[in-house]
Amino acid sequence: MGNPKQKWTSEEEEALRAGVAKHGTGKWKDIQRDPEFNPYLVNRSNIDLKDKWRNMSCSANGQGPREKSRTVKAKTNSDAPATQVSTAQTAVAAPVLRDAAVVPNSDDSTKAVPDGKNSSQLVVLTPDKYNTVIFEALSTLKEPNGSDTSAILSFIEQRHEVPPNFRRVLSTRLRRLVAQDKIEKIQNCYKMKSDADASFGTKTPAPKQGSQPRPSQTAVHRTTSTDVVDEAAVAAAYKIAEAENRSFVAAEAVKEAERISEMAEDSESILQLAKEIFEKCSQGETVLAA
DNA sequence: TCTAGGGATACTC
DNA sequence: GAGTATCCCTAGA
Repeated sequence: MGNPKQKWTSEEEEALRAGVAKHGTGKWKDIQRDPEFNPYLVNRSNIDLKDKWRNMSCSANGQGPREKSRTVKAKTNSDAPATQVSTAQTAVAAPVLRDAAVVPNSDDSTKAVPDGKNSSQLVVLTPDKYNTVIFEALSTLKEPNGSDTSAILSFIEQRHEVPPNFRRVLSTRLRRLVAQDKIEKIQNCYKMKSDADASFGTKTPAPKQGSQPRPSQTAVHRTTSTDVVDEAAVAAAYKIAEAENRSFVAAEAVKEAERISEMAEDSESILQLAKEIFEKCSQGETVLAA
C-alpha cells in the first residue's frame, strides 16, 4: 500500500491484450512468463495482470467511466506504438471475454434476467439512483445476517439495467455507505442499520451514537445541518425505494395473476377438447390428430 | 501455486 | 469529496 502507484504504459497494456489473446483470460502466469510478452511485463506480477485486465474490462465497452477522461490526458491507446503485438490487439480489441461471463449484461441487449424480461424493459439505472436501489435491495432482502454483494447485485439487476462495471461501483458504494454509517457490514454482508430502520419509521431522527447526555436545547445545535439533510435524504431515499419496491411487487403480482389466468383458460380449452375426443371415441368415431 | 474477488489507498478531477 | 487506478490480502481450487 505504501508503494507508489506504477501506472501501466501503452506497451504493457498492449502486451497484456496480446497475452490474453494468445493464452486466454485467467492464464496470468503463463502470460507473464511468455517470452513474447515478458519483456513488456517484467515489472508486473500475474496479480497485476489480473487486476489490470479487470480494470480494463470495466471500461471496455465505453460505459465505464474509468479511463474516458484519463486516457485523454495521460495516455491514449491510439498513440500506442505499432509493435509486434499489434496484430493480437485486433484479436482482443476489447477485454470483454471474461466479463461476458462474469457480468451477464456486459453488452448483450437480450440480457437474461429472471421473469423473462430483457434489458429493454428494465429501468436504466443512473448514478444518482445507486443509493436508492441499494437501500431498496437491503430493505427488501432483509437478510438477518445481511446480504452479500452478489445478492444485492442480483436484486438490482432484476429491476434495473445496470452498467457493465456496476459490480465494482456497487462495491464502492456499499463501502462508502458503511463508512458513512448508513448501513452496516457484517463480514462480507451488508444490511440496513438497525437504528436507521428505527429512525426511518419515526418522525425524528435517532440521536447520534456516542453523543453525550446534554440539555435538549444544545442537542439541536450539535446536530449539524448537513447531518439533518443527510439523514433526511437517506430517509427519503428509503421511502422512495420502499414505494418503488411495493409498486414493483404489485406489478409482478398482477402479471403473475394474468399468467395464471391464461394458463387456466388454456387448461379449460384442452379439457374441453379432450372431452369432445372422448365423446367421439365413445360413439365409435375415428379421431385423427392434426 | 495460482486465480478470483474484495478491500485499502494513492491519485486525479 | 467522489470516482478511478493500482496495490495488497485472503479464500479456494
